[in-house]
Amino acid sequence: MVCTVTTAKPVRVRGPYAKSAQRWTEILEAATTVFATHGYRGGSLRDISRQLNLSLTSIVHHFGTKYELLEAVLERADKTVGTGFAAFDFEADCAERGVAVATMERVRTNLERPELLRLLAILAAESSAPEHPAHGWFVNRYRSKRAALAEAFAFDQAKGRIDAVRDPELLSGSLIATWDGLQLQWLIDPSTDMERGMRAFFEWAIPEALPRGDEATS
Amino acid sequence: MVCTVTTAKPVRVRGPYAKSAQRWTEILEAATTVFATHGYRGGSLRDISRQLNLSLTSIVHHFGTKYELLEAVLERADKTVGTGFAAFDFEADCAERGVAVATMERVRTNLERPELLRLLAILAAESSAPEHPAHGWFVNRYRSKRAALAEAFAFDQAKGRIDAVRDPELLSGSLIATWDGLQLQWLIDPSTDMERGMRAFFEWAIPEALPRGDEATS
DNA sequence: ACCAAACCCGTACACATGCTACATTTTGCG
DNA sequence: CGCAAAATGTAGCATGTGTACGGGTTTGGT
Repeated sequence: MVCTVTTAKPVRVRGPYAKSAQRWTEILEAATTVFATHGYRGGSLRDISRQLNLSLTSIVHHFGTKYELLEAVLERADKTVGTGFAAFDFEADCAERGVAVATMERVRTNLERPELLRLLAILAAESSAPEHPAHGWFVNRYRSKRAALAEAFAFDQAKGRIDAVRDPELLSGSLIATWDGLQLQWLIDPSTDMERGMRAFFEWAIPEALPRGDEATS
Repeated sequence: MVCTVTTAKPVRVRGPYAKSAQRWTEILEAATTVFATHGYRGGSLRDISRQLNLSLTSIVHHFGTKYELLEAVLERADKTVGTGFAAFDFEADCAERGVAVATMERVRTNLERPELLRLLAILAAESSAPEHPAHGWFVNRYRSKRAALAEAFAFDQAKGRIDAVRDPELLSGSLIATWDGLQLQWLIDPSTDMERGMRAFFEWAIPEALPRGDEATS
């Protein structure tokens, strides 16, 4: 009897195994591609398990339910890809080099991860219906990311990188909007020139923010 | 014997009944809201039939298959709502009053049809995966709408409404992008101010296009 | 080495799906 | 009116779904 008085059960709770972490990310990766190609409702746990030569029950053992899997996938995608569709975590970058150049770089690197972008795009749209399981998640995400970007713009203003006249809130919402919109066009038709579109946004909205104006666009 | 020689069967093909047209649109309407809340793969024919106190088989009688239903729904939504998410049919309006004011008006009126917008948003994202049944449909849609908008911008230039220096193609893609993006934010969180965002786009990208500059935005 | 927990699997259940016969009623032209 | 086509309905099929349960195997702390 270890616990002498309390009624708490002497549950010897053990942590996960060593290789569990790897399985965890394996499942997350597979789930990401499945949800990204079939959507949340369209993608099945069995699809994911088949893609891993794994049992269905294993993946529900790690993540108790389908929705919890989705949440984990979203969290991970949001962190690793941090881009349009409400995902910004590059505040350090913004502070150092300014929102404009940080954004342009992020746009460029994200061109190599279409699956994650597609996932966020599909789920953002799917979850816009209030009954969708992930509705609250995306509401919070967009709110916080918009606020974070606005703060970054304000910081740019404080550093004198962009004109103090501009409205950081308006800039934030507009930047996210064109980012998301261009990304959608690019996902549908990869011949879309995302970089050009994003550069145009900055040239139009914050011409003083870009390092050198190759303003041969318009 | 009406047909004397040909081997054609004397099939007395009759047209649809009188009330069939109404049923047709009833089904389309229900299907629209169902697909708009659950997506294409998530929405079921039975959901639609239940919502109409109708039999499942009736709706497959009118539209042979689920995908054909979707196509009809998309076509109808595209025509009636004509807006972001690649739907422009207001070329007359554009020619008469210019792209900017026509767009702003369309943005305003579309605020009252969230279901159709949500439908187009969800399906545009869903269909970005090449295997999606509606992929081709959306590729064509975006292509043609972007071209149409670019033409409208070029017409505005010819009429002297906007500066000839601007690139109609770039403007077209960017306008659609911010339109789609803002609409997504608005669908997720209705407190988003779409009108302000759209006005900002024109003030930044084509300041000479708006009738009077209430440029108190930034 | 022991043993309980973590892991993994097979099976099964209750339900939902798109679609297909087949039967029945309703409609509208001849 | 009559009759065939349209419209609607009932039942069912084959498949797929998320989740629950029980029984194995592996792991790692004691």
